[in-house]
Amino acid sequence: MATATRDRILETADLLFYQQGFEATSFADIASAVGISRGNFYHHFKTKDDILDGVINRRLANTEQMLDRWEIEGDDPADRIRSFIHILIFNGEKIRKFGCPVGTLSSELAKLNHAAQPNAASLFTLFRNWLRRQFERLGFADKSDELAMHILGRSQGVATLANAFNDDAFLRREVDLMCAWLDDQIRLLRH
Amino acid sequence: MATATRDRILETADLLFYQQGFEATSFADIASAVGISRGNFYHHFKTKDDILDGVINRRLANTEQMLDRWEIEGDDPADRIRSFIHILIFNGEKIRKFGCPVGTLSSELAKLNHAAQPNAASLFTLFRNWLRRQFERLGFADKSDELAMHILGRSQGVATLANAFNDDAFLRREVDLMCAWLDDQIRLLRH
DNA sequence: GACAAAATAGGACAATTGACCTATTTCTTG
DNA sequence: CAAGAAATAGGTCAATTGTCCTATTTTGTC
Repeated sequence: MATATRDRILETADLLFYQQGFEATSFADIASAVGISRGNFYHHFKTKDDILDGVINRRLANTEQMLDRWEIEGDDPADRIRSFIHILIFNGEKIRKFGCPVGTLSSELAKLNHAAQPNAASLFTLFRNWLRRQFERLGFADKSDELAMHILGRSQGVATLANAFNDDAFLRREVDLMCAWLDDQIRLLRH
Repeated sequence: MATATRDRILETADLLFYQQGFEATSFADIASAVGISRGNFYHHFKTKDDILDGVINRRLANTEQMLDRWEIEGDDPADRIRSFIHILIFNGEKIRKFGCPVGTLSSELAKLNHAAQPNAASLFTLFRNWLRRQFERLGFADKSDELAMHILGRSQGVATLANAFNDDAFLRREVDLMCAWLDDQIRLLRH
């Protein structure tokens, strides 16, 4: 089936882009990892930017799916935000090895001056808007977006340092601090 | 003079590694930017890893120098920490364009599984230890390293998001929050 | 079962890269 | 000033990369 191969390519490229970076991953890398010829590969994706677009769209879809799941599983917006914070621990091993998939891709594309950088940043926007909605439901109104960006930034920094130092204790400590910060914000809101 | 050319190479490589990334910068890029032949280039640096080591050492030296300056200019440890926080604004334009030079290099080398990654992370250690000393002087004792890592992580996250969204307002807002956080910590310490 | 479309394989290409080499030229030093 | 060392230039090389092309096989449809 056509879609099966295309999906396998995207899945593999997604993983390799995360683990090795976009530019450091070649056509041959992906093709050999999938187990197909470069010719077949090129039949599905005409240029490397095509694969990048495909990978980003895949990530967007997967992220939306995950956020929807969180929306269903927790009915308290604060719990949902805690779900977000705890992916740092859930994906702790990968993050210590390869950093945050969203942040590292965005950074790399920014340096490459790549046309798809805003596209990659839209992955951040997905989280940002989702977090903003949770804060809005908690009653933070106009402050919601700023709070969303704040927690997004905190998690980015944690990922970067946990990766640089391969430090699991730091990661867990900061997750606790972020949860404590959230509780403080809610407490302050209710005077 | 020999040192002059070597220094010019390092200076240019430093800039290009920051703006384009390590792997995306070729020998030819640096040589042509410096205005010398590749042969001459190779006389000063045998391999690409040699240049990377040179660039990292250069950054280490420059960073130490900057930290020493901050140590002299401010006699209040809190002011010194504020100096650190405000580089985010001072270098705001570059950060929005290329991210944090320390964090992005460390991330890239981690993905490339490069032997020099710990070397790049030692740039973080320089800031970490300097910040820890400031917190110690403020009386935070055993908590000092955790506070140093916290503020280091915060600034990393701010840099990553400011770069992803090219958002100056966010950057300034978060700098204010970090300064407020510092004041809070000091207030809490003194009961 | 015939036949067009899709999928797959594998070769070929120019361009780029890091690395290496050999000549010159410049500089230093005795 | 002579001689050796350092610096510079520029060519060469194998390997890799993204791209493209043409065959062959598989699939789907009437």
